[in-house]
Amino acid sequence: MNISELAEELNLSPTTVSRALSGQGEKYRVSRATVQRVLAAAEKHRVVPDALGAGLQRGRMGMVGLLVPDITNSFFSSLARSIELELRSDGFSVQLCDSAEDPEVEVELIEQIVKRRLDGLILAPVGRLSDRFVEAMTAAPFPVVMVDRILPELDLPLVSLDNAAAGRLAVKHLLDCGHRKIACLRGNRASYTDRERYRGVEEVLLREGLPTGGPLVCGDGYTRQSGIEGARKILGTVDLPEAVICLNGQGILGILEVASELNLDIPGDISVVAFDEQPWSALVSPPLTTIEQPVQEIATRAVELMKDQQGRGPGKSGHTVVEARIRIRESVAHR
Amino acid sequence: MNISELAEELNLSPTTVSRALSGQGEKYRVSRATVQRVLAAAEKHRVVPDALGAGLQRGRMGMVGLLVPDITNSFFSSLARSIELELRSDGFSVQLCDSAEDPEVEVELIEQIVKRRLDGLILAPVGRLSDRFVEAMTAAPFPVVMVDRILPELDLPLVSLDNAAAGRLAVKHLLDCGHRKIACLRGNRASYTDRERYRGVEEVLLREGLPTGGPLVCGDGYTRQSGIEGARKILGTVDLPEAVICLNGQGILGILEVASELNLDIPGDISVVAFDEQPWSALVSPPLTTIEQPVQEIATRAVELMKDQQGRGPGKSGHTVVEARIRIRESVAHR
DNA sequence: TAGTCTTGCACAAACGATTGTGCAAAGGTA
DNA sequence: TACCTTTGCACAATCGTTTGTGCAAGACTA
Repeated sequence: MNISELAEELNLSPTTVSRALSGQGEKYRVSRATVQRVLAAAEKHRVVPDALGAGLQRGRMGMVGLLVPDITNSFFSSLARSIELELRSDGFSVQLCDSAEDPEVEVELIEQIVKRRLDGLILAPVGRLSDRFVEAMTAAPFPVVMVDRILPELDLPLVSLDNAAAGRLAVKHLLDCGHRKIACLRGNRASYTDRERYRGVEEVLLREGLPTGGPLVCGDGYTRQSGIEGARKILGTVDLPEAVICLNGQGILGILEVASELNLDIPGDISVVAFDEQPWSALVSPPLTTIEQPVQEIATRAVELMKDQQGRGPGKSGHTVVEARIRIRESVAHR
Repeated sequence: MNISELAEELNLSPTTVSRALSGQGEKYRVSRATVQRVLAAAEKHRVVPDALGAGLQRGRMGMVGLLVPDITNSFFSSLARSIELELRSDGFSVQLCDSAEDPEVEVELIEQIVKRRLDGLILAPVGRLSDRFVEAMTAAPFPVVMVDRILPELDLPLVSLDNAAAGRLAVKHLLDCGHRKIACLRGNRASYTDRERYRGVEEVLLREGLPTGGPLVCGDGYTRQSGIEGARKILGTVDLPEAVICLNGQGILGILEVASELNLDIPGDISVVAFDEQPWSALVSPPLTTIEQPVQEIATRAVELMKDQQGRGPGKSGHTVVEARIRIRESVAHR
């Protein structure tokens, strides 16, 4: 039963029913009595205004897209949860899309979202820029905000970690603990995020006159498999590095798996600092020293940026940078 | 730019443009030439039919809701990923809702979804039945399928694990390994899922004349915190059980945390079998013996059931039962 | 030439709401 | 009684599509 049928039953116009139901009764001088009557009948017949009709009229559906590269990654699932919660409290619902780290899929999804005329998009890109991507993005008739794997070339509002600082944070801890020969397991090198983190790491290393590059740097990709392959190279050499920094959350799965395969002791044989705090970070043996992102804060800021831009197309600028912190546990030895 | 404006520019009617754009040109005898002209212009001006208008007209938005109690739980995030993928390939998009294990929130979300006139709902309920829940559910003008935490009272199409069998599977492995005094860390006891798993466990225990109940059974809830509390009771006693079965994925976080707190060795001091395979299950020390659900299969079946019911309201029956398997690793000692 | 097909498109009515405005009836004032 | 306000609601347009049907003009046939 829709609003018009209900109106008929009550001998009212759809107009009046709509106003009663949407709480605009006061504003449009619908009598208290009538409002009550409508409310009661609506309750009885389980009538709720159809969001499609309303959305069409209002030009907005109250829904924003959330596009992540891997909802299975606990960073993104935490982010999704926080974002969904924030948005819901603002009356939005969220459409979830998972690009599975595939740039092709990602573009298709964006085009889909554009078609659906959502009210916005919170986008954690795979990290690789294509023409079609840029095109789809600039065609978006709604605000877009990027998080995490930002694409700085795009000049969209975004919230991201100070990745270089986070990289420095990781190395510094290792240096403080007396490590000199430090390896790095990278994520997708095409992504700005990975480049920045690595830049931070390298910067400190270079400044200290420590070795870097070459066999000390492995990995390329955000999957567990790429983590394993990278880890094999780093951990499989004869002269093991003293420590390894894992620049992304999936990679650490590879490191732990390979270390166990090779019977390497952490931190006895090699120390580890891993990006991204995960539910199990403290539970493995040894408990991992991690670089933790303020997920909640990222979510909050992203949603704020989104709301700031409501009504407009994809906006300009509005960078928000958040800081990582280190959780020191036991995966780093003192030398 | 919308379809009508495009039509005007081309000196055509919106009708014709719509038909060209939706590939119905053939059916309605729009000339090939015109179709091409429309397609080209649409491409040029980046015109895509508004999904809201179309959805309103067609009476369906091509979107199904996915309501889970905790997207942060890796079982649900895996499930979400698989479901989103399946649905997308069928032309649906998914609206994500996270009830945070809160029955109140859950009902509100369902009511939301009903309002939005989605084309379906895949629901992993919190597990507690309320009147308002039943009411909201039966009011749904679209097919609903339940997964995981099913509510058998509701007689909706559903796909779930053979939970009792899974419970038996866990105990039997423990028995095979020589354990007799077996504890159980339960999830939310109000949920059918937990009751069934426990029923399976108890059934075998009783049949073997082994002790059960009392202090051997702890825990109530699906949060990490409830896991910790339950684990404290089980692991904190003077006469430790020989083994513990953890009936849900969050609980194991509690067990590992408390075991480490108490300096208990697994499986030296106590053996562990845990429900739900997680990305890190093999990476903790010791690698966990787990009961694994066929996530992919659950997703596929759920989507199939959903599609079978398309166009109707919430359907009846259509139970699908899938089987768990055990992944034997090293968290169970042989006595 | 007249009649019948075919081709190619347009008309108009939905779909289900929202919103500015108009218009009676009731109430108040002089 | 005559006029002005207020109160309470309805009219009608609008949002952007889709879809059954109607209707001309051209092509054929006889």
